[in-house]
Amino acid sequence: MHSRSPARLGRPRSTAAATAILAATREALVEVGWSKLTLGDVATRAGVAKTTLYRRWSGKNELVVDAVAELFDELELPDRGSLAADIEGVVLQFAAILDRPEARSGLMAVVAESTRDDALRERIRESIVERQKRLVVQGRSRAQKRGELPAETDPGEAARTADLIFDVVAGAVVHRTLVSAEPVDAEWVRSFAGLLLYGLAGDAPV
Amino acid sequence: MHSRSPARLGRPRSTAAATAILAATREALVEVGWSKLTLGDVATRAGVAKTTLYRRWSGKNELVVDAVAELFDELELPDRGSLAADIEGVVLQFAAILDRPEARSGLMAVVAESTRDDALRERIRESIVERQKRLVVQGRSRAQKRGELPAETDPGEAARTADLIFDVVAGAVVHRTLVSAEPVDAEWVRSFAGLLLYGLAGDAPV
Amino acid sequence: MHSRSPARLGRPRSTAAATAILAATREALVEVGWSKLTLGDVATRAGVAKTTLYRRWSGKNELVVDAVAELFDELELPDRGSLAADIEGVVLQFAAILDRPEARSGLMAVVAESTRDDALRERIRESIVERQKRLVVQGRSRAQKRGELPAETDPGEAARTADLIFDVVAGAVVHRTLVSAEPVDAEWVRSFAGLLLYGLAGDAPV
Amino acid sequence: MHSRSPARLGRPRSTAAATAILAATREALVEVGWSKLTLGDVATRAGVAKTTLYRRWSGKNELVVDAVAELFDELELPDRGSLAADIEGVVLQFAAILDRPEARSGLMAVVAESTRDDALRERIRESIVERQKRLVVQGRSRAQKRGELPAETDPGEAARTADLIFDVVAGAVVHRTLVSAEPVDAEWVRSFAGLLLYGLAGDAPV
DNA sequence: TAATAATCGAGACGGTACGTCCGGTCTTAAA
DNA sequence: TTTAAGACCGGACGTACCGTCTCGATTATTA
Repeated sequence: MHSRSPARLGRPRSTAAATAILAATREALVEVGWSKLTLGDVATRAGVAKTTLYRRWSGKNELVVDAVAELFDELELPDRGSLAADIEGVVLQFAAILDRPEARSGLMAVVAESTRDDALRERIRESIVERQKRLVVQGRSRAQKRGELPAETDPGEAARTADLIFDVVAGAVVHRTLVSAEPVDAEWVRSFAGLLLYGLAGDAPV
Repeated sequence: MHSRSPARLGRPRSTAAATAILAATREALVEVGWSKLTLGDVATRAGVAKTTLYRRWSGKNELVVDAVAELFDELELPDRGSLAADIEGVVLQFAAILDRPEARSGLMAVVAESTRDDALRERIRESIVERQKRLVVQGRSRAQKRGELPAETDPGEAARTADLIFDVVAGAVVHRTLVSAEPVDAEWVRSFAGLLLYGLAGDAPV
Repeated sequence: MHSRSPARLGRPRSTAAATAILAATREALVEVGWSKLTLGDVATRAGVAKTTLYRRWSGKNELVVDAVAELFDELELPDRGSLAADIEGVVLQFAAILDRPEARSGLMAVVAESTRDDALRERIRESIVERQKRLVVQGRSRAQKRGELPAETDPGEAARTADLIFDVVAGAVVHRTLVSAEPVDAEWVRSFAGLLLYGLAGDAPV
Repeated sequence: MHSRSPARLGRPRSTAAATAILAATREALVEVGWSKLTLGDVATRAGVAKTTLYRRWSGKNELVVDAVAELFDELELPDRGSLAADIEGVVLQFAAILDRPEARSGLMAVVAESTRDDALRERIRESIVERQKRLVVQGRSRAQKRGELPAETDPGEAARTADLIFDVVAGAVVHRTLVSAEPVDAEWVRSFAGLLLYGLAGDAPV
């Protein structure tokens, strides 16, 4: 019982091509931005024919999602000793990625496109959103072990809260960076972590 | 002898044209979305020549910003008796606007474009961001009068906090709607308001 | 009652463009031949956008027919005093045109294409064939006035004979030039005129 | 132990492949014509890989010449008793071949191509022109035996005359069929044979 | 009331990119 | 070494929009 393909015919696809294309895509995003990025130019930069590119990706959006998704796989959550410090750490990492022009330019564009393209939205969710939601789960369980947060009782409620936190954190950082166009610096991060932990009405510790 | 408007010569611009163009733009956003919207099509829908359109807007982005900005002027902050209720009210209004396809499709697209176009970013900030930030200020002062929030001492600090709150609220709603692609319903809004008021570590009242 | 168009709207088509395009087509036929002629290259040579070219011609074949047809309008039938001399004269003129690379390369190609395209065949017939058949009619009437040929009685028969002569003359010259690839020189022309006048079995005068 | 063909190594070429490819070429000529004929399609029709095709023919033109040349080998010159009848017979046969779409479409196209490709012209001459010129020689010698034509004295002159007749006959039929696009029927053939034998000025027998 | 001047709809213009198709070559595994 | 399969690079296709321009026709103000 072979699970894999039964001795595929013909010349196999070049793995180098895919790598070169994604790298060329990011390079082009940096230099010309999303709206002026053309697949012909990407192919040229990658030293590849347009045909080769279209054989693997159906269009600009799909290509950019894959090119950008790789950037977010760098995110990690090293244990910094407290929930506040962990939040600050991951927010700064996230902001650093959003500071790179290949991410700024591409990310919002594909999100915009996804509002009219269900397959694209699903691709974004799989490639980017769900993959990074792990950080929330990991941070919470670590805080629970430290006794900073109470243990979950209802697993459904736990999932909903994780989603909420993810939307708040990611949304705030994206909005600050791209819409308000203000820097996510240490000071802002500290304020944000305080708000997230203790709320508007809460008593933030000195 | 008029001091203002140096008595322009020639046939004056048709005011009906501008109105028709903006309406046609929103109509096209609904039907075909941002990326397939063409200025030629908008002109045709508005019953106007392309020349007329270009005489008033320099391109697609500027046109869409103006067409979308009008949507957000509907937002209001009726007094619902408590800070929590006020937050829930405005978030639901905001979510309702983001549910309209002309806003979904256009808003993120121009934000994406603005990452490489300072003039466009400034236009977005003026037309949309700053104009809605009034809601935060208004809500906070109302909560202070009610005694739900302490009075501000440092005005700089007050402004920074208002910006933070705006990014958190707007970012979370946008992210939930467009990226996570989940509904902003009454339940989510209640959870979000709770988080915003009392934080992760805080004790939300029953 | 105006017979012409009722005040046409919009910018009128540039007459210079059509001229430049046809000239560029002939230039390209000379340099690269029919099969390597591309409409993009023709447009570039003519200093014209591809759109402009496609607005006037539906494709390569139609364009080449028009470009080549103009060459044949040079043909004339000066009175050389006898039927034999008139035939020799026009055959030499025809051969001279077929010697030009823009004609060689293009003419047979569009004829080949016309075997599968009725509209194209009709266009060739109108633009080239029928327009040159006048030479046969003119030459015959002149020979009749000279008494070299008997007057026609049946007009239908006259037309059929004119067609026959045209096919024989044009066909022989084209075949000699393009298929046999031999020169149509004075000697061959004299032999051909002799054959045409007196036949295989006839007694050509010394 | 073969003396010739230095014992080629490896798998021998499939003889069936060449036959299938030529047949597939004619089939494709019938269905899509010369200009839309693609070598990939021919290979598929022949159940053969493109590599196999390119190993035997250098391109489309060479392939089509070979595929079309076979059609003309059917031509014969049965003795019909008189020169006029022999001419009429062979002209009708030739016209029948030119009526087949695989010949119409392909023949003129390769002739057109040959105006810029000497090797191709030579290939056409060898494969088609010279091979059919035998019919002229055969017909003339038969007519001389019958006493319809005088015997040749100068062999050079004889060859030149044979070439002339071939160009006139083939040219007229091709022009009538493909350019004038009129049928080569019995009536036309009789008129043509009359013209060829007795000329314009000659006295055709009743 | 006439001249002036900027607007209007219409549509052609030079460009750029699209996504597809085909030509001809190369790289596999199998025969 | 040939075969079928199919990926590869390159280049042209015909189309769609871009943003500009040139028309004749309107519609105001100013003289």
